[in-house]
Amino acid sequence: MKKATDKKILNSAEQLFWHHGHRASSLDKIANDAGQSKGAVFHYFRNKKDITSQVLQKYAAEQLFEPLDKHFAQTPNTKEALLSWGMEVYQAYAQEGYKGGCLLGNLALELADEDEAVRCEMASIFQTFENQLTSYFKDTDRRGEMVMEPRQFARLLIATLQGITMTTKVHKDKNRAAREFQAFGELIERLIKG
Amino acid sequence: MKKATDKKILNSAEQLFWHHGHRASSLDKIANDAGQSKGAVFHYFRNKKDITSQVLQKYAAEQLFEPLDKHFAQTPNTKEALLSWGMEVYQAYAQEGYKGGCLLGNLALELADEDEAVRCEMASIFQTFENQLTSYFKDTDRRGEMVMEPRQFARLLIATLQGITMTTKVHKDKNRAAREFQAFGELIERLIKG
DNA sequence: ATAAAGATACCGACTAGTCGGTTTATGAAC
DNA sequence: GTTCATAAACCGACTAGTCGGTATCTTTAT
Repeated sequence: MKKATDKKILNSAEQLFWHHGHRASSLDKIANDAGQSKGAVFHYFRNKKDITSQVLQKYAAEQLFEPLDKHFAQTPNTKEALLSWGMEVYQAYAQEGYKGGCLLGNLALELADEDEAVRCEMASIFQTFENQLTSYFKDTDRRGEMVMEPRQFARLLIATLQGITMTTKVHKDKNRAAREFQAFGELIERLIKG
Repeated sequence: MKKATDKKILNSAEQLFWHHGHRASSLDKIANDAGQSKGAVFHYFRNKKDITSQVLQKYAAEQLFEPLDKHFAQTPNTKEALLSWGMEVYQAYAQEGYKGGCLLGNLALELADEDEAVRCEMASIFQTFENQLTSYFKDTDRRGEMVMEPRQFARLLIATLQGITMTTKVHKDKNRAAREFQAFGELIERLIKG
């Protein structure tokens, strides 16, 4: 299978940003990892920011928006969809040995205070994800099954999942990780009725 | 007031790590910021890791353990203590313009996968904080006022607060920040009875 | 069909500057 | 005169980004 050079570079950048951070991932490393030269990198991208932006969009679509939609497409039950989504996140993370975590969260803490353009882009991704989640709660809310206001609950879920991803990354302990994600499940159980 | 050179270096390192991250804070910048030379830095510290470790311990004591203890010393009411603690975190963060966030959280995502020794140190700080929080819930639990198991609730609070700190740092929006911390308060209200 | 012309893809050496860390020099205290 | 505290010069490795050049496609003219 032949892969376009720019896609290869983007994939390498995504993996390196994800697992070693933005600053630690030099363009030399990205080029090398993609089996390309630095010249090729600058042929396809204006600069490192350009790569960062495209990686962010790619990650958001593939790792955040699509998986969430998938789980809500599989069942009309909100609670069930959230729990199976959380379970998938947990299992994927465990398989990686609790390394990497969430690329968006990592870049958020690393770059939000350093680059205003990237900050805006990340804010927009978080906002879109929150809207997506909130929209899934509308029907549930109409049936009177939401304990909290839909948008506030969506924010709480996003924040909590990011926080659990962080603490799990630090502890790298299987039993502990299971308990943390169990707490996430409990949160859902207690804040959605039925 | 005369300040010891090593304290000055440590303070500069803490501020730079906090607001620009570990990798972005070079030893030259730290020395410069402290009004000292690089020679002085290596006179008082073995290397950058040594500084990192000491900054971490200093931050944990001053910014995490002590403030929490303070709020629980002021009132015997668990819910009240948690809410006033959350309010202080929120106000301090707002005053900083939602910059920096939590030094421990920032370094956690930046270094947990890169340096095993630092990872262990951070894990231990998170663990101590969790134990501290859990211990405050013991009486509350004995009175049957806890909806969740104390330790699980402590983990949820830590994760959620870290997550809110992250999203707030990205959005840098006053109204949004107020709503996010309001959700944190709602979480406490709903998971502690009385 | 073929050759010239032009665009696209790619390479790797190079620049100016930064990194963590070392070494050497200096000045003061005792 | 020796020891501690600080400064400053320095090292090799690494950084983002530039640039001159080449190899390979695509288009056009004949």
